[in-house]
Amino acid sequence: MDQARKASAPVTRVEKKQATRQQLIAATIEVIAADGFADMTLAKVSQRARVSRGLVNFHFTSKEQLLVETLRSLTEEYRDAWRKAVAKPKTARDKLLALLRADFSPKVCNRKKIAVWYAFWGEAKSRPTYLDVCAPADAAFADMVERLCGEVAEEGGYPIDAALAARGLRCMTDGLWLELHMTPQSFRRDVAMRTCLQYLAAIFPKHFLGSEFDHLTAAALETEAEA
Amino acid sequence: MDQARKASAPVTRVEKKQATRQQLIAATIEVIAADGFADMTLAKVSQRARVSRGLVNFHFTSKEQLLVETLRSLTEEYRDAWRKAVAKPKTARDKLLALLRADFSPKVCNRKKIAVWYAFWGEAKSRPTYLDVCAPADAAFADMVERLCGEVAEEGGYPIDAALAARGLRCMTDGLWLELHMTPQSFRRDVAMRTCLQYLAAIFPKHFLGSEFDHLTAAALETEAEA
Amino acid sequence: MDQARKASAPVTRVEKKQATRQQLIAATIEVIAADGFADMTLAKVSQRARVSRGLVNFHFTSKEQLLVETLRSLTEEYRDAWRKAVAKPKTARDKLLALLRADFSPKVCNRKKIAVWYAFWGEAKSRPTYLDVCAPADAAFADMVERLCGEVAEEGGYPIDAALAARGLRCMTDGLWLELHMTPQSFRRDVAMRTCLQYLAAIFPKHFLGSEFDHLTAAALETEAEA
Amino acid sequence: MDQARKASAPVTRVEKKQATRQQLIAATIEVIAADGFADMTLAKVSQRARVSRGLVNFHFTSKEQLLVETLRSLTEEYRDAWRKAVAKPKTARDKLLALLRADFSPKVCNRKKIAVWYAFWGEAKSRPTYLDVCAPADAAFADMVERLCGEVAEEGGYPIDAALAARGLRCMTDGLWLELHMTPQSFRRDVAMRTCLQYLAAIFPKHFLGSEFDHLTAAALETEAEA
DNA sequence: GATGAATGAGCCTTCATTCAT
DNA sequence: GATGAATGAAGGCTCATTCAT
Repeated sequence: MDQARKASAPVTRVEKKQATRQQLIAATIEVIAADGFADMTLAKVSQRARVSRGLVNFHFTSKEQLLVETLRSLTEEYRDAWRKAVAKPKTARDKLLALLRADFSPKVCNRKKIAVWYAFWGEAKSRPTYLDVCAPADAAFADMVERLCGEVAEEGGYPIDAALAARGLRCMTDGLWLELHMTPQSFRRDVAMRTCLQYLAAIFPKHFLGSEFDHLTAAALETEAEA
Repeated sequence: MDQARKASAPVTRVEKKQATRQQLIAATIEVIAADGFADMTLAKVSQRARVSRGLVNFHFTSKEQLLVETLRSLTEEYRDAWRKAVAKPKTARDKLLALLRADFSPKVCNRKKIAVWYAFWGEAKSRPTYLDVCAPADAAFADMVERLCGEVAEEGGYPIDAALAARGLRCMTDGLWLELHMTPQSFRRDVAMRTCLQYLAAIFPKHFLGSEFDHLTAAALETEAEA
Repeated sequence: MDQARKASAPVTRVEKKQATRQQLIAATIEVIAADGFADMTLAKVSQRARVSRGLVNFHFTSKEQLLVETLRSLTEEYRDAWRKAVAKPKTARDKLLALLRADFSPKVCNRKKIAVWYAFWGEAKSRPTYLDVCAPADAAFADMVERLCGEVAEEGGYPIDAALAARGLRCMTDGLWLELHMTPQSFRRDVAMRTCLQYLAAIFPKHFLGSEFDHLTAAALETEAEA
Repeated sequence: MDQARKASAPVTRVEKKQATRQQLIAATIEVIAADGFADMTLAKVSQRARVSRGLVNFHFTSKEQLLVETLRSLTEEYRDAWRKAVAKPKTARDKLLALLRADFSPKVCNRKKIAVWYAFWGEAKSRPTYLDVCAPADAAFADMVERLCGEVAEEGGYPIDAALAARGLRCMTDGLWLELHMTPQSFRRDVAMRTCLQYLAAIFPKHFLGSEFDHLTAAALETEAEA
């Protein structure tokens, strides 16, 4: 019973405090997605989180800190998603496919979150702290992609620079996210997947040729999570 | 004499006005690149442009309008660059190469300008006006890339979806820009080019295989324009 | 046993309550001395007193009330000090000397307490309540000084306005406190004493001439109480 | 005519700007005198100066800076007053008298200004900047008093420590100011003067005995300047 | 046409106070 | 009796915009 209680709603004070923090971070994401980085105010955040104004400073000390924590939360969610995705499959090929599927899954790849990612990236140059937060995770992701590409390249004996191939893949997915951000009406999850698969099929034909539709079944099972 | 005058310094009132406008737009770009979109203020812009505070409102009516004009200027510069690049070569293959070279040329692809592009993209979702400004140019660019890919595909009889190939290429370049933005220390113009060429070589082998180094001579001729 | 208990640590609820009150008042004095009146916050006070935030309001109802009680505590301490000092000696002359000695004794005349006195005096005009708290004690002190000066004047047959002499003495000590407050590096307890004694020697030569060093032995016995 | 204009009201922009600054400093003094240091807000200052809220930050950058400038203004006014007073008389005795007269003249010694002085002194310990502003002027004043006392002592061959005598005089005037601050109803300019003269007459009898009423004529000519 | 002092709305932040636990 | 999360009012400050000079 205790466990059931814990699973449902916070009871202890510590849990409640943590819940409020999460609530504020979620509200921050929504406000940035809706109004943009420059127009995000603590008043809007606290209003959307249904708490008083001063509470943000109580929990996060400053607006800047709230933003850092929000970015950290986003970063961790993304990292957890691809780590989890990559854990299940056995082969490098399947791991790559799972990685792509995770990258375009509605949980991380939806208009709201992509908008927030681009909002942070837009401010990244002038705020080194933001880079410090996501750089390690980005590097880990790049490593993973490169390693998997390397394994596939070795398996198939492809005469290719794995690092270059990996970089191409990563940049392609980032660019596809930008497309979702800028022209959402022309974005389709399956098209994004096929764009990447077409690239993989071209460089790793023995592994990925004909796999353009592998993902469809899995993707169909996922539900759209956008607000 | 008129030409000499024009070339040296603006004398006419209209010319002076235009010069001040350009000065302000340039200052805006620099401020956004240095301080970020959220921290860009008219005070900083006017100070950097060495003009009085009230002049910005005089020329652009409002801050928002200045930003729109800045984005328009950026968009036009980019459009002019790729149009000019694509005009010279004869074949679709060479046009594609020229397009890529233009995309990574120091004039449009340098830290400052990329920072401004991402700053605008970061705010794009919440400010439809920005989209209105750059959407047509983006669409024209996408059309061009797709047409060129289509021509190459037809020439070579490649069994490939030209739209998909074009989308992949565009997204890859966007992603490479993001890499320059986020991890400039690991960005190299030639590597960016090779990343794209590797992709083209994979999907259009007869046209691009072995062309990985075509660009080097041309690129070497260009000088770095970053501040 | 009761006495032993009282001497060691508070056990009764009433005692505990009183102890906490004193703790909070002491913390208030320290915070005002360290950060100034304007920057004194209940958060700092409760933190320094090692109690929870809400406890201050519980004990003193409001911040204003805590300040009033602090001033009252300070006032009573000062009044007790000079009353005690004046009780021992027999003659008016010796009482005056004892009064001065008490005034410059480390217990009441140290940087921290002087800082708090001046902090309260700085706010006195705009907060009549503060005046209400210390005015009676100040008046009693002035009365005492005047009475003693009067006695000395009568004894010596000095042709002097005792009220004026007393006022001069009181003001001189206040001014010496200000010197400790503003230029502590140039303040010395013995110099302060000698400054006053020089004044007394000038107006009451028969009583105080040559007494400039009377205080030294006594003063040497006292230990510095500053933190 | 130009001169007349300048004397009456500001015309040029620079003059107007300076006038606004002075207006704000004057308003600051009034607010501190009325509400105390802790309750002084920029809103009250701007309201009393009949200007908009943001103007204070425009002219003084920050509240702290406004306070520093106010203290500086007060300090300079006081210094100018005693310098001017000390300039006219020929003898050291008359200079000392003039100094005292200046110290208690309504222009510098009135409830409002004294309240502000004590407000600053109350915060002095915790804000070293305040000390930096007035320390040099205070030292100069102390020097002057000591020099004059020294001259008088030498002239009269008084067997006295001039530094001690000067310190006593300075502290006495400071204490008399405190009396005006705390118990204004019992303060009278002439009594303050007589208190000091009595001290001087006691230590420098040949110079000051009988001079207790020298000041009355002059003082009577001055008008009360309090608001 | 250009300047910059002045305006005022809106933001982040602090902090005394309350109250459920 | 004690805790500390939560509240909300108020303050300092920034900044786009206006307008007299």
